[in-house]
Amino acid sequence: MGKAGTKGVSRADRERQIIDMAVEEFGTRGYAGVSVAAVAQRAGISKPLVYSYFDSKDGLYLACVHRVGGLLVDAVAAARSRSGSTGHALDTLGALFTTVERHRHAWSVLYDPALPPLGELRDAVGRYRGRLAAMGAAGAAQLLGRAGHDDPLDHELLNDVWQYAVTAVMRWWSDHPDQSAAEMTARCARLLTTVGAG
Amino acid sequence: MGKAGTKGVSRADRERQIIDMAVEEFGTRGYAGVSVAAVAQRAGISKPLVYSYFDSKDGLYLACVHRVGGLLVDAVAAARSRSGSTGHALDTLGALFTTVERHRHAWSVLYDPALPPLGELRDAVGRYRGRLAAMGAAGAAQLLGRAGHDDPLDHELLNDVWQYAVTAVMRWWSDHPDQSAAEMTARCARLLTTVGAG
DNA sequence: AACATATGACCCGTCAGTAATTTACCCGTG
DNA sequence: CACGGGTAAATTACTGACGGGTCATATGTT
Repeated sequence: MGKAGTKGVSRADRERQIIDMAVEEFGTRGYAGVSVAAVAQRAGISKPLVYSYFDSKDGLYLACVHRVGGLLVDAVAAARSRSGSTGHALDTLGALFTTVERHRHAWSVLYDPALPPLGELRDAVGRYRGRLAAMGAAGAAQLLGRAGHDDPLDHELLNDVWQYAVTAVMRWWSDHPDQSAAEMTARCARLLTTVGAG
Repeated sequence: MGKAGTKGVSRADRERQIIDMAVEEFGTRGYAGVSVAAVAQRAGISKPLVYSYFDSKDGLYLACVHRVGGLLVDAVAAARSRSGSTGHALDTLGALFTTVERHRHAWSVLYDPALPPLGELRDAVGRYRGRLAAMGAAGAAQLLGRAGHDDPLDHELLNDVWQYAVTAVMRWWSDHPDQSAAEMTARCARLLTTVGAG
């Protein structure tokens, strides 16, 4: 069994398939907890093939980052342009839920706290996070501005908290696969109004 | 250099010293990112000594968990008993800030998302998180109850979000060492009222 | 002497990454 | 229509480094 040779799958298809598996693995076990061999096994192929397509573990993670980063940035941008400059946090969340319903680990890949602290990988992740943060920051600035607070560190912190809160929601969703995107949006709507009333 | 034999440090003192270093390492690099040798080097001793005192990497982490877990649980419990049953989230945060001002990585040790998923270590962490969550849950239940929401999943999710938000604040604080506990409390007061007004 | 404190050197499993090789498809030529 | 070579797809088997964990040994205190 397991003879060598082509299985009739084109490189592009294999790459997509590998990235799909890798996103799931990285999203659940984190960068450090995943071995390239495990990804390969899950994709039904061998480790060297992964290396021949992605060069390195970082290269593979980088491909995952670009996949999910593009997805998430586009989703948030679309939500913001849809709901105009008065965009509420809930619109952003709803857009995220619907776009990642079939890739629930996407967010965790981009917000893995245990990435290697230096290198191209971290830079790419930082860029995507930055773009998401910049869009979220608009909302935060509105909020703080209305309340008369203009300390830039307050903005920084509020942004961090927002991104971690989204991470929490996404992880909770991963642990509750029965929940649909619409249910999640409704749930978050309840929570937001509740917190706002406190 | 580096001769063997006692250096005049009692076992209890060494254990405390090792745990202090380990908490910092684990808190910043995460469980998977830390090698026992690195902790030993940072404490100025050798790896086998760590093993002779803590048996295993998990044993070492476990000791850290008990150290910071006790600290945090006591702090939150004290804050809650001080401010009565109407305890606001801000009181809890303030208590956390003052008690961990000298151990800012404490929270991250207890909330490392990349712990090995099974075993005694995870159980212990789970117990401390559970106790903290139970105390935070009282506040969440109040909030949701007032708003007429009683879906138990809403409670679950709100709790998760709260704990992640605290994690975000603690990590931000680690990255801004100049901030005092009092400043952090004031900052969070501003943010809480701002969000409440949105 | 006996015991706790401490160490350098080692073992072994795991994992990132590589080399050599094998199989299948495609396509031009006779 | 064979057929044969070039190339892409895939494998097995390996290496080297790193990290958890152990052993034998050495030193200071009582």
